[in-house]
Amino acid sequence: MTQKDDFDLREFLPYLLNQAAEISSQSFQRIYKGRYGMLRAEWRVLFHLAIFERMTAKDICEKAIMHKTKVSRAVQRLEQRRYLQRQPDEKDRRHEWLTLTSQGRAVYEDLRAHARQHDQVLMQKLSTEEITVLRRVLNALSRP
Amino acid sequence: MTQKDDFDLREFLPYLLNQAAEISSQSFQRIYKGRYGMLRAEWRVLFHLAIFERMTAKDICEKAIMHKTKVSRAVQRLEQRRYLQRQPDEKDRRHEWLTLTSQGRAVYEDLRAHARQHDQVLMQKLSTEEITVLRRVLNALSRP
DNA sequence: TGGTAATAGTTGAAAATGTAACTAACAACC
DNA sequence: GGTTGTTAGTTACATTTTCAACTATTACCA
Repeated sequence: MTQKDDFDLREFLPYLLNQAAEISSQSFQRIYKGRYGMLRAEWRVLFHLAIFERMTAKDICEKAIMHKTKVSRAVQRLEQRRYLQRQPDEKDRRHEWLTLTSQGRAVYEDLRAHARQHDQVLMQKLSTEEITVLRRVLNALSRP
Repeated sequence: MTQKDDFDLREFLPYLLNQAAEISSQSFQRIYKGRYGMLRAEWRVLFHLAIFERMTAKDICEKAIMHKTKVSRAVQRLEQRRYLQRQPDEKDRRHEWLTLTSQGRAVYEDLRAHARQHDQVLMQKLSTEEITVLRRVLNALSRP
């Protein structure tokens, strides 16, 4: 199994990014899945609602770059667990405003602590300068 | 929808990495999916076989950090399309050696050209130094 | 006003994925 | 040689995701 072709996968950014994303997500996944049985889409929605406090599903789609069916189903499950509430907009009843319940906020606060800790561990592999560059670059690449 | 919490998702590495991976993969996905109806797992297996020429499914699992069922199914579909061949190992018939057919190699060469072009476009958003740092850092984060 | 278009969100069916259990082949040990 | 353990790879089933079609509501405009 020796390399023959001159194309190096380890230089191909989409491949590298995927690999890094997958691996760096794993231990955080064990937390939100293990403790709360949540899915990736669900912690994302939860975090967005905690940070922005009051959003419609559409807002979340745009901010988190998630498909509307994914958001819709994540919202359903979070509602079932009483982590969030829905309120139809009075003016335009196509919109529903979503907010976390105090229970949802408590879950968020727990997960946030783990997220911070998890980030610390990841960053130990990197220098301060690398972290700065990485964040800047990833943000740049996240704009289509 | 104003930010309330002090936790910034755009600093959380697993989130950022995922976002960047997703978005930077999209246009390449349109190519392999649109032209060949392939999935992510399939182009990965195809590329590994093109680059290393002769591998077992196990080898691919390790190199690509993919679960064996994912690899197994990707191999099945690539075989159905006549992109690869299997040969049982004579000495140990639990192993199967996988190699691309000439048809598979042709598909690879087409996709490789697109991959290179796609990478060029991504890299235009970044400076030479940022690219160096990014590759180094992503490789570091890809080791669990 | 009425009719068409657009928007927010949901749902159902099909496709893909993950998990665990499985088969087949080999290894090791007594 | 037969039992037990390991390894490579597949399969079955449950869970998730995707895609397209759908409902309900509002916007546009002749």
